[in-house]
Amino acid sequence: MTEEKSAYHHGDLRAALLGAAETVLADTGIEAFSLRRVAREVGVSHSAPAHHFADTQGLLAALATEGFTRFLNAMQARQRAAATQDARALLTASGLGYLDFAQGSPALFQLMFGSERVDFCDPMLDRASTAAFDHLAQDIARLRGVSPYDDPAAMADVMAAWSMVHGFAALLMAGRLKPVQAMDTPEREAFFAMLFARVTP
Amino acid sequence: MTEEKSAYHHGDLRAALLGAAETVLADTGIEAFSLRRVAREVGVSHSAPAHHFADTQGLLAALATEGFTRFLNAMQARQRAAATQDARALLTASGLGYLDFAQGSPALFQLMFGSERVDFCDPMLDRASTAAFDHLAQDIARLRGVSPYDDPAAMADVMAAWSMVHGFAALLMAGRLKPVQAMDTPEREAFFAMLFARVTP
DNA sequence: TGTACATCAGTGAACGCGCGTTCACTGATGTAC
DNA sequence: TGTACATCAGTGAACGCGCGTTCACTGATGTAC
Repeated sequence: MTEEKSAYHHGDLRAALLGAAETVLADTGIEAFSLRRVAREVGVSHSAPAHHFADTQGLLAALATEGFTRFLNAMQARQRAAATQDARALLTASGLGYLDFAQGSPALFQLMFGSERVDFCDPMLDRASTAAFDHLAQDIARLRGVSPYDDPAAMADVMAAWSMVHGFAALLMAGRLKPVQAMDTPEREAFFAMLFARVTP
Repeated sequence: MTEEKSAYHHGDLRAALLGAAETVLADTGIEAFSLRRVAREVGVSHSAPAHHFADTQGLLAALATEGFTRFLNAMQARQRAAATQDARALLTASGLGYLDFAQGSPALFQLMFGSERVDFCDPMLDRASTAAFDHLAQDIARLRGVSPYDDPAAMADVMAAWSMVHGFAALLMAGRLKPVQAMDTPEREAFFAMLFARVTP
């Protein structure tokens, strides 16, 4: 802990910018997102970010990359908490983790899945988002006893499960699933688990 | 057809602005969307739109409203084309219409479901989006023989179906369902119908 | 039928704003000797 | 251990741009008489 940093050199501006970017995203929406805004949030001159990110796209790609990592973590955390080896229960846990992330970081979720501003050609981002997809594929592999990459029916299961949880999360975030919004957390989770289970009979 | 309009008065600027707004949205994305840009597209001074829309939000709300109407039309058109009374086939047709719309008007779809810039408090917009939701609810009512507004299980069916088709459409549009994108149209539709049927057993 | 007047629809100049980008700079840090 | 120098990280002024908003205007249309 070298708290006593010089005032001039920030120390870890890159991380600070990423953190502030998330705050700005959450507070003002992606429409108002700008490099200058993020620099102001950190309390640094507006040209400082250039040393860490080429432009707004670069920052957003890095933020989305971090988002996918945390997204994957959210699914894994639920699975750990479930403390089970049951393939079905593990798949459900992933779905609940998916929702945890969407509800916990709605701005990031929107960025990762709904924004035209992020460049998915970025290799880091591609890797992170693929890893998240692979996690769901593994859940299905465990359930079906065959890898989705080898078996079209299992791949169909992956896409069905993904579509369901993603649609549920997206509509919930968009405020278009009013009956669900009225539920408390345990009820909502049970409700989702019921719907989610239908999809992989 | 009074083609010989005066050069000064446009004739139907409101409609022209809505049309141009869709073009701008499709061409440059919602990030670059501005009232000035739309006015330029129409070939009119940048202050002209003020006579028809209070601001960008107003234009976007009107555009999203039109979007929901066309969205509903797309579902109904598929049902008409199916030429059947079978409740299950009609539900599937709605799902395919949902996809038709998303694929045919991706920018509008994104605006309607993914943008923070549209104000869902607008009463016209609320009415149009509710009508689209009600359409799906009616499909389920036909299938279950009971209105989802009276029966929680039927309402669960509505939300399951909606989540599935929306997630599928959204992921497809975001380019994240690569195996599906590789399919030709009939194959893709059969694939979707198969997934969609799982959700309302 | 003609005229006067009100209203409506669109114009274009002006404003202030935040943005991204550039650039010469300066302060801090690391390294060679 | 000290000094000189290169490199890195952040500054702040300047630029041109497109934006939304305002405002006095003008051209076209509709209506009253």
